[in-house]
Amino acid sequence: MDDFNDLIYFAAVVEHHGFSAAARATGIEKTRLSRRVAALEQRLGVRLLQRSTRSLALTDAGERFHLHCLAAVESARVAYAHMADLRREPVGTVRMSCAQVMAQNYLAPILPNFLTQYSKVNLILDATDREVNLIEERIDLVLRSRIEIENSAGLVARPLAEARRLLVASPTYLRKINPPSEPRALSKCDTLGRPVEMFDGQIRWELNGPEAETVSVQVSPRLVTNDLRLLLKAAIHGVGIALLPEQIVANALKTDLLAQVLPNWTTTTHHIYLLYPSPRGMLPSVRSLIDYLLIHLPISLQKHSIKN
Amino acid sequence: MDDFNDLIYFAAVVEHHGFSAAARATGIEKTRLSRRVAALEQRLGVRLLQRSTRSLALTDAGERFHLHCLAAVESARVAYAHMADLRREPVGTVRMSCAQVMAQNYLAPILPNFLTQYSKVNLILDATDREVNLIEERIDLVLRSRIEIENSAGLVARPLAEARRLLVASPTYLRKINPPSEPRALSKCDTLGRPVEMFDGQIRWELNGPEAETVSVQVSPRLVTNDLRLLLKAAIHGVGIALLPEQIVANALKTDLLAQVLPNWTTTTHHIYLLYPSPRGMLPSVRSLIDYLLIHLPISLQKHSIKN
DNA sequence: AAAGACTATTGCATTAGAGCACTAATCAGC
DNA sequence: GCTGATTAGTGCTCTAATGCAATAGTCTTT
Repeated sequence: MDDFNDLIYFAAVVEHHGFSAAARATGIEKTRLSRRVAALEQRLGVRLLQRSTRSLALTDAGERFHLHCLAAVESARVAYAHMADLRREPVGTVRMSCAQVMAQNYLAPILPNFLTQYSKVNLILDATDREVNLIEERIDLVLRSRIEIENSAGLVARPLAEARRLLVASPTYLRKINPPSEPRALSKCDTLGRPVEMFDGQIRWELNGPEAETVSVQVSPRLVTNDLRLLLKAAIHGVGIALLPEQIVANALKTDLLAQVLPNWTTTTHHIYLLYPSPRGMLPSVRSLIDYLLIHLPISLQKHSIKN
Repeated sequence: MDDFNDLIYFAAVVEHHGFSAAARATGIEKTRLSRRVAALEQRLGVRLLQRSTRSLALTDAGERFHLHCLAAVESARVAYAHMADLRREPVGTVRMSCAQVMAQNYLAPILPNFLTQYSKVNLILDATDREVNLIEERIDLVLRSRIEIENSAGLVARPLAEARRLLVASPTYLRKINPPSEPRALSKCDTLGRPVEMFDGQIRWELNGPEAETVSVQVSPRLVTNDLRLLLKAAIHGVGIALLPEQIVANALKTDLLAQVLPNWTTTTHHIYLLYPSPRGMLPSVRSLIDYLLIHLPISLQKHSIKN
């Protein structure tokens, strides 16, 4: 079952009642039509067209073959047309993945509007904290927050924003204990952490001092969760000291529900970025979501700081 | 909508989960698969497969495209399989054409048996006296009786038998008139002819004498018909002199219902032959009919002489 | 943890197919 | 009845796709 194009050529010749006519109509050289149909007949071992030097007509076999050809060619035509449709406007399903935290805090406020705006685009959002395999799990787009922007081969990383992380606690709690004046003092405080920070049952925080010195402290957390809202609430309730993204705590700091701890010490800032496979042949549906996120996510990060 | 083969390549890659696997399974070089699928994607402007150097997975678009591909490839496969079936054994419809005379006299006795023998072969027999166009009317096989075997380009002419034609009349009629002793005397006799012999309201008979001399006589016919049985009956009834094929009159001569006129003079013998388009790619169905006729028609011509 | 095995892809020489001009043969019209 | 136009098919040159060998990268196994 070799050359599939011959079916098209044959169908064209039949449709236009002759090689020359088909050549004129399709733009394919008639010599090619002639040769390919001849080759097809030889492969089949069946005469499809009965030809004299001037006229030609279908064989009985040719007629049957032509019927199947039409079906095949039509299927192919539909396949092409369908792809053209996908390329014309944003339609279809986009698969996206990000950490649960980000889905809840950053995407939730803006995604509904995207779906309203692009009514033909469906979205599958896999909110999971595990490392996803972009290719095997057929993910079109990943939103990530990491210290280093990963630059895998064939993947595009598009930075969206920086996420400074601040050590915070409730003023009440700070008044209760001796507020730490240098990193090592943290080990005596109650702390709140996230699973990704865990190492050997303890949380490790890297802090950069005012003179660029780096101190790594290990603290035993009283609460470990990947739910940032929960951490925020626990901190506000005075459970302990938490290391949280600037965007998350901004509101609480402003209203004095939280206060910064060791404000002169900073942690490595996280980069929030989009990760997606090569843009070559990217569909408008994916493109539209990326564009939408590039515009609205930075704004979302600033405005939608979490209320108490 | 260019290269149709790419659909096959793509379908193969999807089916076998990878370029290398598809290459092993189909025998197509993996480099070709890789390049053709890449070209297909570029033409579509859509990524079908998301690949890393080692693994690969379908895109959403790719999955949809694959569905259509399967339909197209399947149609093509069926088309090929169908032709293979036709080639395997005699099946399908064979179109044949011949003069009404021959259908009635020569084919009628033997065709039913052919249809019994080859139960999967259907036959369309166009019994017409007009000149058929083998190609335009999609005729697979023609049985003809002509003075000269035509040797058209691209057509095969297969001689079956000679048909001498004899001048005959009923003994009763011959007794009534002066039996002609030389061709020119025929113009005073009553004659029976066929439309093909007509020229300018008269019938022209070419007669070859015992010393190879040729005489062309024109006679005014009393009856003109292409129904040989009718001519035979008219001759037996004593309407006049007829020029009929040897096979047709053999029985009547034997039983003295007819007698030969001018027995020393002969007419140009007719050649009975099969005419069919080039045997290249000929189907078993047609082949079987030709073979059957080559065996049984000559016998039919001898045995089945028409009974009074 | 490192190496081996396997993946998709690319460079380059070669072959197979494409296109042009032309031929043989047929049909239409004067 | 012959000429002109049109048909399918063919020879030859050249382009473009193919196949081989090698590359870069990834996953698995020892």
